Amino acid sequence: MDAKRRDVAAPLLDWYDRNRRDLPWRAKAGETPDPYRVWLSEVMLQQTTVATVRPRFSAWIARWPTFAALAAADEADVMAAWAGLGYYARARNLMAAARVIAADHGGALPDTEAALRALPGFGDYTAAAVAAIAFGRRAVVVDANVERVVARLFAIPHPLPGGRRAIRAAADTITPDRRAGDFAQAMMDLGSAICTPRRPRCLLCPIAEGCAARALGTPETFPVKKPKAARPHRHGTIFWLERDGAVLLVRRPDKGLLGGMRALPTGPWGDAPPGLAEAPAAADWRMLDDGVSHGFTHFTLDLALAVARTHHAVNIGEWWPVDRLDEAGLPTLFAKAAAVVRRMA
DNA sequence: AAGGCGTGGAT
DNA sequence: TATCCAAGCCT
Repeated sequence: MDAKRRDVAAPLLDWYDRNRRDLPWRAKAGETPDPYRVWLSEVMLQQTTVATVRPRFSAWIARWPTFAALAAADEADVMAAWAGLGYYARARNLMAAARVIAADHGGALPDTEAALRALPGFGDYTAAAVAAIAFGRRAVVVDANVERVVARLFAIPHPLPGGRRAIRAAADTITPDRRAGDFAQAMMDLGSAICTPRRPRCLLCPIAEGCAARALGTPETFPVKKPKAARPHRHGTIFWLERDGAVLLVRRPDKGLLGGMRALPTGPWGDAPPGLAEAPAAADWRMLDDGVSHGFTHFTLDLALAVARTHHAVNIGEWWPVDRLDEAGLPTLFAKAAAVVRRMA
């Protein structure tokens, strides 16, 4: 028994009208959405929780309230403002898109899914979500919530990520022509509050009646996923070089891990035990007893801390006042390291 | 097309 | 403590 369009969209939208979350980027019922806010929220929310995004979104809007303000912003300020949110390519793409919008689109987002998809940082999901939520276009919006809800509704057996095609095709069959933006947000609210990964609250679900996985009695086993490889450990050294109350910071290369972000200098990362290779200057380095461990998506990094003082000039980076380090916009890994150094010094 | 790319909260 | 997971994108 398939979940047909009329069986899903109507009760889900009724449920949404009664239970929708009040979120800072979400237009209230009857209000016109602000495309800039919709776009910014969608980018911030990529692989990032609502609880994390909520305060960061409000601070961002207060600082850069429009497309024009963001397009004119200093890139280093934008990167620093993104510090701690992770996946820093999002901030670089945000800037790139803001400039394309200013230069080629008259300062406003294009209002079709295809045109949005061509902008930096717009993949299938974000193009569909912005087209539907900001512009009312019918679009098939598939994020991890929708994948889970749809995989359960239809009891789709294909494991992810290969099963995405089947899931998208099924999602297409239940997406309504009208209120596609509300439908997308309803699916996400449902996935967040009811159709949760571990223990779905099927008794509260407005579309449980047509759910094939519930009929099987095993909704929590969907979506099926391929097992993930174990995360390896890598080792390295962070260098804390201090001069006259300032610490040496560098800017990481634009591509790769923590790309474009301010950082403490580091040595090479690998299987080797930590050492002083690639220290930023010759100095009387001292290894601290405590280090920093930081988990990334695909590996765990265990870093030793080497500290030294100098009176000499250094031909890389910038000297940053230690008592204003929280303004430097350091990624969390380096903020952790700074906390350890200052605790042990 | 499979893997690189952050972080913090829940369990 | 370890693992999973999140409103994914890019190459």
